[in-house]
Amino acid sequence: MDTPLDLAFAALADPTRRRILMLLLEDDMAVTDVAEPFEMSLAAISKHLGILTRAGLISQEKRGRVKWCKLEPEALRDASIWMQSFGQFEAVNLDELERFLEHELEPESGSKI
Amino acid sequence: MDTPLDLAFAALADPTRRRILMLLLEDDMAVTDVAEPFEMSLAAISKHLGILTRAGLISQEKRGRVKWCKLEPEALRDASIWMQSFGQFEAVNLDELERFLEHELEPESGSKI
DNA sequence: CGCATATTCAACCATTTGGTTGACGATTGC
DNA sequence: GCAATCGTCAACCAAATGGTTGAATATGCG
Repeated sequence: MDTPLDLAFAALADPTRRRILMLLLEDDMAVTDVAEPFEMSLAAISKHLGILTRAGLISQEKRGRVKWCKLEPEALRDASIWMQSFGQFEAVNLDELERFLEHELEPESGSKI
Repeated sequence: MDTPLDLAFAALADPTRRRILMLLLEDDMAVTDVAEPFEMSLAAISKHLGILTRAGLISQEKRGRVKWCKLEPEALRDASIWMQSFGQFEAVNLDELERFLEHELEPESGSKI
């Protein structure tokens, strides 16, 4: 049986899923819209969303025929705490964070993200 | 090709590897000693250590016939920053952290850790 | 009603993962 | 020198992962 920590880290290990989370940072989205920027089938994205949902990182709510995906950042709590247990990370430097995220959001060089 | 972030999160996704990191929090250790608390072969642990090493989470240095394993917490930096990008985590509450780690270190209930 | 849209399901496939065992190469100590 | 110790390698295996396609299930719209 997988613990929440297992599920969260495993979910975060895939670059496609991290990109999905970045998209959802902006706004809630329908599955089809989440899939649009990716070069893979809708079914594949649907699976990724399932994995993110089981990990608790997002929630999905069906309204009418569209299923809305919503970021659930609280699920990162335990994972974040676990990582902080390795201590010596000073409080996040916001400039550094900004640079990091810009790099992370760069337009597809390879499938780097 | 896997990014550092891919490697770090994937490495953290396995409970055995997280337990290994917890062990190394205490002190540097030889491979055999790392393996001792686990119910799996030395070869399996050796592979896990290889994965942690490629992820940069530990380093290994051979001195004589023993190979010492050392935690490299800096490698968690990017992963930590990435997670912080989801924002609203207040600074870590130390009491909460302590409770969390105690739970995490609990003597093997299942293979929960 | 009947068609288009939104999403998942099921079957399939190739690759990776996490484990095993047994043989092997280095190093140490008697 | 020789035996024991430390660790990895290689081959193998079962199960999980990440993708595909095509059919199926809602739901909305004219």
